[in-house]
Amino acid sequence: MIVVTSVNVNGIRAAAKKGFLEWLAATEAEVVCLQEVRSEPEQLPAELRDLPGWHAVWAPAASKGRAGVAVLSRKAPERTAIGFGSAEFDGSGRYAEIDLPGLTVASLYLPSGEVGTERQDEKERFMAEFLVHLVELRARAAKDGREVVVCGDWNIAHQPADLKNWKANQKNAGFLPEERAWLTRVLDEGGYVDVVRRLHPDQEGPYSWWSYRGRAFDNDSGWRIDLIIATGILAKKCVEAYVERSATHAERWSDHAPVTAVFDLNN
Amino acid sequence: MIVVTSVNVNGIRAAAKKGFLEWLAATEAEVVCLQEVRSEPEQLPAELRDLPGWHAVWAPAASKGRAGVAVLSRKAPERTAIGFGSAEFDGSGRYAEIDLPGLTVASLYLPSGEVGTERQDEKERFMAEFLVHLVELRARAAKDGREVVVCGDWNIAHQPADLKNWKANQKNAGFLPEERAWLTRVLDEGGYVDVVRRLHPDQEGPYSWWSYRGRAFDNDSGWRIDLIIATGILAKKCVEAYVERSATHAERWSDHAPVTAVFDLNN
DNA sequence: CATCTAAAG
DNA sequence: CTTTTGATG
Repeated sequence: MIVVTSVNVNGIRAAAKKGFLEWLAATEAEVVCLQEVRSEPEQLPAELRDLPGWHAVWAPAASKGRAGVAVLSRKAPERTAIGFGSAEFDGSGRYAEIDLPGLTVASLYLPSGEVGTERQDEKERFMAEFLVHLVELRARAAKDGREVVVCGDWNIAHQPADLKNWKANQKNAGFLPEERAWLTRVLDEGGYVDVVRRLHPDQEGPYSWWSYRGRAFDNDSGWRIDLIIATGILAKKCVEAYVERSATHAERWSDHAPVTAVFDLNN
Repeated sequence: MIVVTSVNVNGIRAAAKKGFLEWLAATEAEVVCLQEVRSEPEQLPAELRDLPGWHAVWAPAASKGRAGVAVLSRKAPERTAIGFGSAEFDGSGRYAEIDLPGLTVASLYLPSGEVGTERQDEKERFMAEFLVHLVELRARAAKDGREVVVCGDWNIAHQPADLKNWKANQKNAGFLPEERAWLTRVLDEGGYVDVVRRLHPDQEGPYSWWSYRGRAFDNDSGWRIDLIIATGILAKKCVEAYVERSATHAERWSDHAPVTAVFDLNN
């Protein structure tokens, strides 16, 4: 049994003051992938820099206070890597991966984009390069007899069921036709399975992000943009997959909720 | 009897959330001069934009979030003015004045400066221009048979008794020999009296600003840089002059405390 | 609406 | 240490 969780913390220093550490202490996950850490490791307070019981790989962004991902694991990784071999993006705090025995786990923070701006071009460049990486990653893993799980904030909702107000968002970054088509290619050409959707094929959501504006959280007017995808054999072993909306309910320590997949390796 | 108060609020929107409005409701001042308002009038929440019982003249800075002075008066002014006729500084949110019957009251926020930087040059240019204004202001007032009081954050401590640690600060902005000499000229050539010092000639302080850093406030390690100066006849009518350290003690809503002068016009 | 940053104080 | 901003989300 291996439990993997992904959560965009929207600033780990702010999140730690509001309940992230209590959530982490209570989780049963074996691996936790973080996005939007928004801190250099050196800027972290002691209780975050040295998380008792966890090994951490931090991938901060070159520009301070931006992006930043991490992978926390209870066991020491066999290998860690920052970036995916991209000249443009390896220093941008958007990708890190670790190898555990027979398994690669990656944390991804895809650029959020904004239609009509350079930020959308950047998102599309990232998408193009990253799809190549996903294909290669699976091929290498297959050769080595390992499985792969890629967790993160993809900043794209795949299907109408993945956001509350899909009709109004067809021209907005995060639900553009070309972004949705790209996610389809990630699954089909990449050979990965969206494990939450696989186990909950007919459900609206479950959403994992709600804007801080207005009453989005209270109305559950959210988006399912935090995805855990896994290679086929591993995906079939996924026995549970859910969004922990309640984790950020009592005191909201992020605008995203943790997404968790439970794999039964004896399955 | 007329009571005039000067206080640097260090951001009126933040101060209002922490007790400034309660202080204002309780004050017996007839005129309140504010510095470091740090807000355009349009950005002010309703309870600040329309202060019941007060007339206000707001002089915001051209660059948002910087400087900004105001003069609040219980009676409608006969005349209001922003700036002192300076091409460089009239738009910088550092000076406003109002006329009440027989009396001009001004709110000043002198640049703080920083040795070895352009900000110190700016402070010195301001000082040069402003001294001319003070001399002219008194001359005009004398001709019209009116008195003058100029309140504000001068960002200069005049004498060793005006700051806790004067020896260590002789090379720092705010206690440079040339700044101190300029304040002497303001009083001597300008023909004004520092009313707090006049009534408390032998006291250390009373300080009106304490850095937020360290334990400056608790140790009363402060500076007396918020001065009320008045023309001679009026200054002689000043029967009380004090710093309201306690106003920012319970919940500290600024790093400065209000300075008040009470004038007995029948004196 | 919230997290960061930078400059300013 | 605190308040602003401006960028980002």
